[in-house]
This record gives sequence, structure tokens and C-alpha cells, in this order.
Amino acid sequence: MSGVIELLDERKRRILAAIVDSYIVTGEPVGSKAIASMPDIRVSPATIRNDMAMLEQLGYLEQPHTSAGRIPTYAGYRLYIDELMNAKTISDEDKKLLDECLDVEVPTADALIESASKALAELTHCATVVKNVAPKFSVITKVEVIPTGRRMYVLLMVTSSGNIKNKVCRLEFDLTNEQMEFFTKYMAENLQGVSIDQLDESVIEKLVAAMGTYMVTLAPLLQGVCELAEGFRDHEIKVAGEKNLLARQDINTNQLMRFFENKNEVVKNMLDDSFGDLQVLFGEDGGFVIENSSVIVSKIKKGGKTAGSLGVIGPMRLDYAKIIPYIEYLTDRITNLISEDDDEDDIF
Amino acid sequence: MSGVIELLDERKRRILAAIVDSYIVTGEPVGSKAIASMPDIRVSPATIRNDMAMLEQLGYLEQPHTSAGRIPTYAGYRLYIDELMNAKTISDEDKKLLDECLDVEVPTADALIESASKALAELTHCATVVKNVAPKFSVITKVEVIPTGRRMYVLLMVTSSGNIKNKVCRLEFDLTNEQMEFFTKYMAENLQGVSIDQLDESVIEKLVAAMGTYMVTLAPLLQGVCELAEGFRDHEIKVAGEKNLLARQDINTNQLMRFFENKNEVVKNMLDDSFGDLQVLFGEDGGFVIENSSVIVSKIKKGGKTAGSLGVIGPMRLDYAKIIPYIEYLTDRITNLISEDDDEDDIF
DNA sequence: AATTAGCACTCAAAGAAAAAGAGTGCTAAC
DNA sequence: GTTAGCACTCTTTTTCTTTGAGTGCTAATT
Repeated sequence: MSGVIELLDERKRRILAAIVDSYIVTGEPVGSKAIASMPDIRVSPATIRNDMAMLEQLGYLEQPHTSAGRIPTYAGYRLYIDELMNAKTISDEDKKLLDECLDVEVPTADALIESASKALAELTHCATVVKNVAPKFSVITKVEVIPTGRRMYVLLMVTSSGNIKNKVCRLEFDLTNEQMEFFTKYMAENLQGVSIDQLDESVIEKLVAAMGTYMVTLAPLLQGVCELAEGFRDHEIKVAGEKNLLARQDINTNQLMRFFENKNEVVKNMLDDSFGDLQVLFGEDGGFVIENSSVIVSKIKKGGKTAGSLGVIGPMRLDYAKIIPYIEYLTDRITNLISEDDDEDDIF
Repeated sequence: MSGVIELLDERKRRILAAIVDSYIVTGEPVGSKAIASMPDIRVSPATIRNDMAMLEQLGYLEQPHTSAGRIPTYAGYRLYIDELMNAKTISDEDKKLLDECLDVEVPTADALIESASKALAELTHCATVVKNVAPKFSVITKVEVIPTGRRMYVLLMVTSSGNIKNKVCRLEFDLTNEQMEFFTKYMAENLQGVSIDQLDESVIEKLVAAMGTYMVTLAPLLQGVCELAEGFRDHEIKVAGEKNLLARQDINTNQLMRFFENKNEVVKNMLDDSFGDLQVLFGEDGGFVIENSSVIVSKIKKGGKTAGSLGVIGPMRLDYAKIIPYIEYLTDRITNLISEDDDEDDIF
């Protein structure tokens, strides 16, 4: 083992780590002198220069121009995040802050996750993104129609995860009591227990076809039901703290906007099950599209399965050592909370 | 009349109008030569310079520096908007576009107004703001409670304007059928027909006090009802097209953000009934807070009373001559639509 | 009396040149 | 293997100059 020529010996690793650390804080290219002045590095600038040249050859560093210091490449960040940085511990205050956000008696798992998202955005001064757990686990528990005016009806859909959505429908005719009763019963019989994920056009079409004489009058309501289910699925991904990033001029506002607009598409890619529990994405990873920025996503589990996720979107120069533990702490807590509740209360 | 010395003769007014027109398009200070080359101005640059000096003395123009052209002051904009500009007519395409947005079969008046808001944001490349009509005119038509899980209940509130909101409540105990029936009946008796605007803490307190033995168990639900009504009031003001302004660098992102965050406070000030049907605000008007930008707001009426409003938030250099007719057209159409519907259908 | 040509003047913006400075790579000594 | 020393590179900053748009004033013109 010791016979092998180590291209990346301990000192080089320390130097790389120091460069990334410094660059994350200052945003300026880091020179050999600055590194040499650090307490735990006991070699001269010349030696560091040699190592830096080596690190550049290996693809971990680059020079904006000849007379500048070095900045990390994507590969450099990757190595730093995977192996070099030493995670900071969460301060007691911050821990308390995080706990407080979660201790709130929120009624649903999704609300819990969203409150965590907001807290995280606040704490990190970044944008955060959550993928809610509901669509994956919840089934329809109730579909109701409530008359609210002439030819106006409110469709109501309640899911097992305590989420609820409604939609106002304007019909061509008023419904008779009998029609309404039939609808409610028909829904209860055919949709109760059906997963939100499964309820699409094709299911609705079948239901409409099987409705017999009620078909003409009630079809618009069924269309509404379909749209409600879609609504549940669409609202799966939520962003918080966008404004924290809009102010920064190292991030392209247009790219950021496009990211938010297509968040459903993009974020889904980021949550591929093949990845580990926590991943950091940047550069070209998974069709990632915002220059100079990165995303840290962590999975929320329920009963061993991936349920949702929580992530931070920020500049490339992110304090990973601090923020990654935050996210891990939060997702762990959430995972525990929604699992506990599962046994005790069955509300999530 | 003709004996009076006219400080602001016709030519000076034309020159001021030309300067504002040009500045709105180019954003550059306007010089005497540029004005002189315009077709309907038939005097020499020297004459225009004299007039410009006069206009500056009167407070309508200012010079960024000695060797620059002139730009309008707030007073200059004001005069331009009130008296000088000649409103452009809406192109047939745009009229069609606007009509299409409104012809959509939206279920509620608020949805109608919001769709208009979005269309306007698109068309003007600005942000838009709407104050919905619902809270002012709608009364509660229905309050329901629906059990959705152990100790979990969904509160539902429907208003006469077809709006609906819900809220998940987590109670300490499960409700008996009898308790739920009482609640529904109690709500129907005491809240049906009550205006959203009136339903506040004090009303709820009275209701709780009069509830007798049900007080302890049902009080949390009543609290929820109160919060629902608040929700209706809070969602009164909506912004669209924020991103159109975020990209511009002549508008301070922070100020804009603060404006959006406090929109409820700020926008209310803008809609004081003492103003006319349409007003343009900028500078220090009504505690206005975004530098270099202005707001055009127009009232939406119903039955002769101010019901809501629609506005455009954009840079100071806004094409007022084009946008003001847009807004007038839209608010007129909306005013008509919600009034017609009032007679015919009673759904708004 | 109003308008205009002419001209000196001002000042921001753009460009050019010079100086400063941070950092490197290499060589030779330790 | 490490380090001091030094020439070299290239950006950044500063300073100075030039350019040009636009003005205000004065005197001539209509």
C-alpha cells in the first residue's frame, strides 16, 4: 500500500481543502501565500505552488488567468464534498431553531415538510425545494359535491394524508338531489382508496362510460375530479426563499427563473432512486441548468421507502460543511416524525 | 384670457410632451437638437433650449449634469400624464387578446379579475396587482366540518361569490356525531349571510360564549372558522408577473421585494376612495416606496360602488399612453361583466 | 419682440498609457 | 523533498487625454 505512488497525498488533500474552504468564503482565487499562512500548513509557498500545479494537472483546480490564484473545478468541489471537507456540527441555537420549526403542531406531513423548507431557506439564505410525500402515499378518502349557487358546485377531494383541495364547477344545468346522491355514492364506491398517483384521464373515462344514464350530466364533474387529482400531483414540488437567490449577481436570474418554472420536470430528475440519501448536484449533473449554483437534496423516508425530499438551491460557493448537516438533521427528524406518527396516529 | 401671460404656452407644452415621449422610449436625456428634428416642431434648437430652460425653472425638467439633455421630473411626468400625452388606441389584435382572456368561462369574479391581471402582465411586460372583489361583497353561505382521519377534521367555508377555502384542524378529541351536527347547525344559524368583512375575533368570541356545553370541544373549530375568514381577507391582493420587473436593473430588487411582501398594506393605501377611477402613482405618492417606478391603478365597480381594482407596476418610464387605455378597457369590461352577471345569474 | 446662428464652455464618457500588485513557474541552493 | 529568489505574466487601478454631446449666452436676423 505504501509502495504505491500517491498522486494525491495527505498534504495535497489538505491544500485542496484549504483552497476550497477559502474560495467558498471569499469568492476570490486563492494564492499560495494565503494557504501557507494557515496554521496547520507548515510548508513554504513554493512547495504549495508545486502541489497546486499538480492539483491543476489532476483537474481539481484551475486558474482564471496566469497571475491569479486557483479556484476549484467541478471535480475539485466534488472531491471536497465527498472526501475532504469536515462537516461542522450544528450549533445549539440552530438546532433549537430547527426543532422549533418542526415542533409546530402542523396538521399534515406536507405542512411539516414545508415549514422545514421555509426554516431552512431562512437559515441558509438560499432557496429551498421540497417534494411532498402526499401524492406517493395518499389515497382518496372522500369526494363530495356541494351546491353553492345557481349551477355552481364545489367539488371537494380529501386524501388520506389529510390534504384537501377544491374546485368550483359551473355546470350547464342544476343537478337534482338524486343526481347528487348518485354522484357521491358512485365516487365513494369507485374512488375511495384509489391512489392519487393512479387517478388519471383513463380511469375517469372508464368511470364515465360506466355511469349509464347519468353520463351526460355528471361527466363535467368527473372531469373536475380528474383535475383535482392532477392538482395534488402538480403541487408536489414547492420552492421557498426564491428571493434569497434573486438578489445575488453571481447567479443568472433568467436561468434561475427557468429553473423555477420547470421545477416539476427538473426536480424529478434530481430525485432518481439510484442516488444515495443525500446528494449534491452541480455542473452538468442530471441536466442541471443553473450556472454557478448547486443543489443539495436529501431524501425523506417513510417505512423504508423514499417518500419525499428536501433540498437547498444555492450558489456553487455554498458552505457545504455547514449546510449538509442541517439538511441531514432536518430530513432525519422529519423521517422520524412521520414514521412515529404512522404507528401512533395514522394521520400522515 | 389671451391677455394673461402664459407661462406654459402651447409650444412649451408640445416640447415637454416630446421630451417625455422620447425619454420613455430611450431612457436617455433628451437634447434640444433631437426635439428640433421632430416633424411637428418647427423652431430651431436655440429656441427649444430657451423653452427647456423655462420648463426647468418651472420644475418640469431637470438636467442630470450640465452637458446632458433634460429628463422629466415627477412634476413633468404628472403634467404629461394628466394633460399632455395623447392616449393611443388599442390595436385590434390587443383588444382581441384582452377579450379572449376575459371570455374564458371562469367560475368566479375573482378568477376573472386574476385572469385579466395575468393577461395584462403578459401584455405590458410589467407586474400587475389586483384587489379582488370578493371580500367586500361576499357573505358566508356554508360552513361544514368533514372528518378525515383520527382527530382530524377539515373545515370548509363557502362564500356567496363562489369562493371556497378549507383548513385542516387537528383536535384533541374525536367528535361525536351529535357534536358535529350541532356545529353544522350552529354555524348555519349564526354565520350564514354574515359578511366576510365582518367576521372577526369578537364575533367568534360571542359565538363561543353562547355555545353552552359544546364550548370546550368546539371552540377550536370556531377558531378555525375565524382563520378561514381571515384567509379570505388576506388573499384579497394578488400580484402577477413579478419576474418581468426582477430582470430590470433600473428597479431596485430589494425595494421591489419589500413592496411585494407588504403588498397588502401598501396597496390598500393606493386604493383610497378619495381618488378618481384611475390614478397613476409614483415618487412619494401615498407612501409609495419603489424608486424609478410607478403604479397605474384603476377601480373596478359593482353596483356603483368600488369593488376591487387592477393595476400595473412598472418602471417610471412606462408607456402610459398605451397602457392606460389597456387598463381602462379591462376594468370597464370587468365592471360590465360582473354587473351583468349580477342581474342574470347572481353568482358573482 | 421673438427667433436663430454662432461660439465658448462644461462635463461625462471613452480611450490610452502607465503604474501597481498579486501570483506564478523555474532554477538553484539547502 | 523543500525552499529562497527572481524574472515574468497578466489583471487591476490610476492617471491623463481626447472626444463629443449639449448647454447658455450674445449678437444678428426676421
